[in-house]
Amino acid sequence: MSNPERSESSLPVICLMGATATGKTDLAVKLAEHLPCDLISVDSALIYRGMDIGTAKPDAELLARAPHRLIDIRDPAESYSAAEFRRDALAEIAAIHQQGRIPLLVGGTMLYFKALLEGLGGLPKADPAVRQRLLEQAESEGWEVMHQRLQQIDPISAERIHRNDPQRLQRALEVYELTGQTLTQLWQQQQAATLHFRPLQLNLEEADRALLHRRIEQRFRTMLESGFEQEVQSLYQRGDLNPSMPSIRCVGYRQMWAYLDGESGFDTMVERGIIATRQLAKRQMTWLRSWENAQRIDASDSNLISNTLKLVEECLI
RNA sequence: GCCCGGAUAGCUCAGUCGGUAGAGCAGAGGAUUGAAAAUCCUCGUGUCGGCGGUUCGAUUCCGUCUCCGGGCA
Repeated sequence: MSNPERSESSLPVICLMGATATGKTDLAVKLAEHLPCDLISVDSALIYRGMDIGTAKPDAELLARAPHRLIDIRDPAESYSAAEFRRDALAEIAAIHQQGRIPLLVGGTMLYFKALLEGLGGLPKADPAVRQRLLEQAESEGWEVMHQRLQQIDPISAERIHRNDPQRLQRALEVYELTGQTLTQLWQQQQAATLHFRPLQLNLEEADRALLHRRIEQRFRTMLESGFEQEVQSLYQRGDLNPSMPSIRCVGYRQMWAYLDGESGFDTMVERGIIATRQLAKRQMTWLRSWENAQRIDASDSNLISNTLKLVEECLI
């Protein structure tokens, strides 16, 4: 090959996607035992140090056997973003390729996968001061007014973003304040990302919803037995964290936090934690249902590992 | 055994001055561009506990039975 770019663009990357509690981690570790793979986590909750039990983070022993990149890269007081993930993941992918190995991305944060594979617009990063100001405006005038304001400056975005969606309204207004350009204008200038690798996308799917629900409940109860309450307790006692932070909004943590605050009883916390996990799984499945270029693999397949290995090996040739 | 409440959607309950009923939660489907385990949108027919009675018409009123609370024995 005389063209180095061409050979680089054919280097493979495996993307193992799936809803929570489908067994992604187990499968990824098994694949890594049989293939020259290094793992990269694609998970907005596993990034947090000290949030282990409630995020179902692989334990130390497993991590020693199968190291995951992009785990424990933030303190719970910090935030992260899809753009930062994209930057970090691209760097890790390049590093793994350079060692002649195959990156195996595994996780359930579908926006991160999308940002990685399709790119993001040339938008400014979040600005806490601007967000704070917008939030104060919204609190005094109401989000309805904020929506009307967006209607004035960017009718196309206002049409798309529902007036009850504070997070997206805030972002759209923030982008305009920071750049003087609307989301719509900036997206129009966006160019399709050029991938310097060849992604093999796998969707690990549990088709039996009732079974998945049972597994979610079981897993949450096991977390409680493993000291989940103490884990959140120690975050709670730090004193510098609060439920408006992305870390404390994570499934399970939010509900445990409310319990520690005395806002709900223990049984209610357990029930709400399980419900929140089910709802997370549902949203992840909504992403995956319409995900193009993903090959479905059946989480209940008794030959899951060997069948997936076979599939991966065929695609890597 | 007697008295008083209950019995309505998977759950908690509202309601119908008699014209077959609706909220919250759950659940399902969808959206998703620097917070994404986030944020948001859409979707509500169920022998109104059973059996009788009154009525043109009963989930609603009356009787009775069953079950669940609570009280008195």
